Amino acid sequence: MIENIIGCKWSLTVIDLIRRGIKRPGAIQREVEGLTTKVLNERLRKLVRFEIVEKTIYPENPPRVEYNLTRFGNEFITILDSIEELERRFSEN
Amino acid sequence: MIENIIGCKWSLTVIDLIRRGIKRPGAIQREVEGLTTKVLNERLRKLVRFEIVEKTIYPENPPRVEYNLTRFGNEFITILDSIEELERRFSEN
DNA sequence: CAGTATCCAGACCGATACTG
DNA sequence: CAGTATCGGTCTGGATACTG
Repeated sequence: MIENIIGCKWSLTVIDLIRRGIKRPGAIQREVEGLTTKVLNERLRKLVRFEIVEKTIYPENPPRVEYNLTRFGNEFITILDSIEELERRFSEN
Repeated sequence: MIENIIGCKWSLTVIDLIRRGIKRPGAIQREVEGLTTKVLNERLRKLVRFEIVEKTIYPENPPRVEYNLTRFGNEFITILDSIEELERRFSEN
């Protein structure tokens, strides 16, 4: 099941951006070359469904939305860190 | 890049079986309902390429082949363990 | 037993256009 | 700004048949 998160394009990138404080869809999209709104929203919905991020809607005009890591999401990124660490070690051969 | 491992179907299952001592293609396939030889071999090739497992060929008749975790592979499964742990925690809600 | 080749359905993703 | 709908191309995986 977690492959459903890790396995699809952009997921990890999105999680990483949110963790770094880039929380609004527009901002995220501006950061990621090639990420369309459709795919971004698919990812965000999935991340919400898996309780990795949570969505907050501020009823303003224009609408403002923020995504934040949940507690579970914070545990999740420790795995991402391990993965990055491993990749580093792998590329060093 | 490691998403290429984690992200595709059956990869984690195969790694897990090898780690548990089920090292021969035939045996692996018998364990996994729905895994075809084509896909199994694709996975194994990928795992070898990423140096997670290594292949040993015993020049016998009938041919015998074994796949074993490399040192890197052993580090890799610590991540799998974390993932499983997380999934457990996730399903408990 | 180990491994490859081919064919095909479905998933995934990007482009585009559009709504609130 | 946030989000949905639709259409198509590409890539992945499953079924099957086959070779050494």
